[in-house]
Amino acid sequence: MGRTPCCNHEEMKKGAWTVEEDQKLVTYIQTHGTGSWRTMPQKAGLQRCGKSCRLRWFNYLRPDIKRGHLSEEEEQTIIRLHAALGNRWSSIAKHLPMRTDNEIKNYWNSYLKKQLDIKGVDPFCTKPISTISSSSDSEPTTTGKPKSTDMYMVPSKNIGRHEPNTNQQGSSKLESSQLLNKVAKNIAGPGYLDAVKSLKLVADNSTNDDVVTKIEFESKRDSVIQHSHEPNFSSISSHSSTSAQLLNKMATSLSQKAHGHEAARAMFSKLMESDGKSEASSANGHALNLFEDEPKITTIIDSPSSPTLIFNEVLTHSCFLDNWQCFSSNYISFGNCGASGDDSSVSEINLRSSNSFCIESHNYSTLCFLDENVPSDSAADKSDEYLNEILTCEDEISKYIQYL
DNA sequence: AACCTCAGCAACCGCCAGTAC
DNA sequence: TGTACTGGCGGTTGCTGAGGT
Repeated sequence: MGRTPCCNHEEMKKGAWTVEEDQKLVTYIQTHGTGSWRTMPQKAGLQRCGKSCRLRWFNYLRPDIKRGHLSEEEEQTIIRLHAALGNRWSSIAKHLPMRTDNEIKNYWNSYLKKQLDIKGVDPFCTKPISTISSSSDSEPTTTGKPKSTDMYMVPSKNIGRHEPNTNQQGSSKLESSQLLNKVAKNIAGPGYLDAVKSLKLVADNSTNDDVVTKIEFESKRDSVIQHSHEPNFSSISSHSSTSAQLLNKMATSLSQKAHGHEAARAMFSKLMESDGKSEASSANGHALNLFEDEPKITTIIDSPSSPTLIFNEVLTHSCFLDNWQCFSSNYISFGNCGASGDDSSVSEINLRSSNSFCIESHNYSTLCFLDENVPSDSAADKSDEYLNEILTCEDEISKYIQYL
């Protein structure tokens, strides 16, 4: 038995909606709410298909949509998201408040795609076409999982749906790099540099200079850097996590630690000392409020997860561990790092042995080694899967050894 | 003024996944 | 467990108006 049609299309009106029809629909929804689109047209006195009513409401009539010119910021967001998500317009629309998927889709098809084409930019990776290798090196494997050394070119994570309202945060004026530098002043400890070395290894494998976060070491002391062993995060892309996000994540991370409240107060106070007084008070106040309340942010890792995104998570969390050994001596599952949402992939960072951790997502996997001792099979997870991961990470291992 | 082209946009269509029964 | 229903999504169509010839 086939499916019964949602309505008798022959009796239904098609085409542009009249003002009268709009009014009927709005009046009905204001009274009865949405839902039951199948029966709604009859109840509302409309000769329309239920799907047509739903579409009209969501794309045009509902009050919480913004129409008209898209800002440059919105435009950039669309470009970045499209590079990561493809034609998943509804997912993209979730990151653009008050914009509909249909509007974004139309804008892309009628304008943005052409603009990128004119500029010679590949719309699927936001990188100039001329710089893209003609080989399929960066293509995922047939299993959908890229080679371990491959990095997808993905947008930064500040597009998360949980992005806080930065208007309420004085600290949002800080670039992520600035913020991290400030944080770096407040942490020190044995093993910290090793942690960053490992993270650098991940970052160095990235291939998209424009978008992917990178860290560069500076041997000489920078005016920003107070400790000789601390790295300079100056080259962290401004596209990476916003300061607001970082603050939220820091608070979330700290809340899970003993004496986290005290640590957070001390850290945020110190963090803001060097800033203007008014900004410091507002930022500090917000941070404390944020911290005393339930943490606002878990984490956003948009699909497809990327090393960049995970990298940021590791960096953020590692900053607040007493030292790197603390991280390496305990099994740490960054459950909160891997967001599971309607369109998020689940990523996980697990300590796989005493001297390595594994970053996993559905399309990416690599190992990072915390010291020069490449783990033996016995130290590794016993599963074949994990052993295979080791074998596919030879590049990372050799690079790391060379680095050391 | 008439015609043509094209961008912008609303709307339609078919498909799919989740859910209820 | 299978079927029907429902809402949602993405691809596509077709209308409209502005601008050019």
